[in-house]
Amino acid sequence: MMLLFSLSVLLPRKKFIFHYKNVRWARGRNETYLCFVVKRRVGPDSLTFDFGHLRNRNGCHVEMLFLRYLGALCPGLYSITWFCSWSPCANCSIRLAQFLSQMPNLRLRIFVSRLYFCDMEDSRERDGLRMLKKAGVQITVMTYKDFFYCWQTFVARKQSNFKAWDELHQNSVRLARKLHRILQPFETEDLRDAFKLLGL
DNA sequence: ATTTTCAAT
Repeated sequence: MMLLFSLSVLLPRKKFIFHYKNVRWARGRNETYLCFVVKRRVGPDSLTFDFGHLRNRNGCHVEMLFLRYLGALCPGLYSITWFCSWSPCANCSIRLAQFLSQMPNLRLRIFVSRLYFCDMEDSRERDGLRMLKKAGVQITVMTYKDFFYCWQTFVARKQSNFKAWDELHQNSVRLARKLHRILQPFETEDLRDAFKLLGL
């Protein structure tokens, strides 16, 4: 299992750009990519233990594939950082939160390029993200420096430098604000209750 | 102005 991931080749440039582009209308992104770095705490310092990328397959969301990999790690303290083209769906968030509650030796940071089905106020995906935050996961929208880092680390770039697409920054800021609003402790239910109390 | 989404055909 471990070997499989270590052998994963670098992402082709076009693939990375297409799937990680943080455009508002992500037409045709019917796949999700997950680039990861796993660091292992050894004494006072942490060493890179593994890195690579994954894609959803056979109807299995990429987060669940990665969970299978994490379950096979040898005992120890790990910091995991992943960069996903979509944020997790509601079910994956639930499964992830459950998994992490049983694995206190794991620290997870999730960077996302785009937010998956988060437009509706009452979407289950929004609940899922809040659940992850509660479970101690740090969720962040990718910025230029994150795309740059991914390009350097996971892409077969052949000396080429990362070139930002139009509106990378604006899109990132917009999505970060949206995520921030989603992760606010106040849920719509609370607000509705508050309005009801006020007779509105 | 409107557009999409870990496909389904």
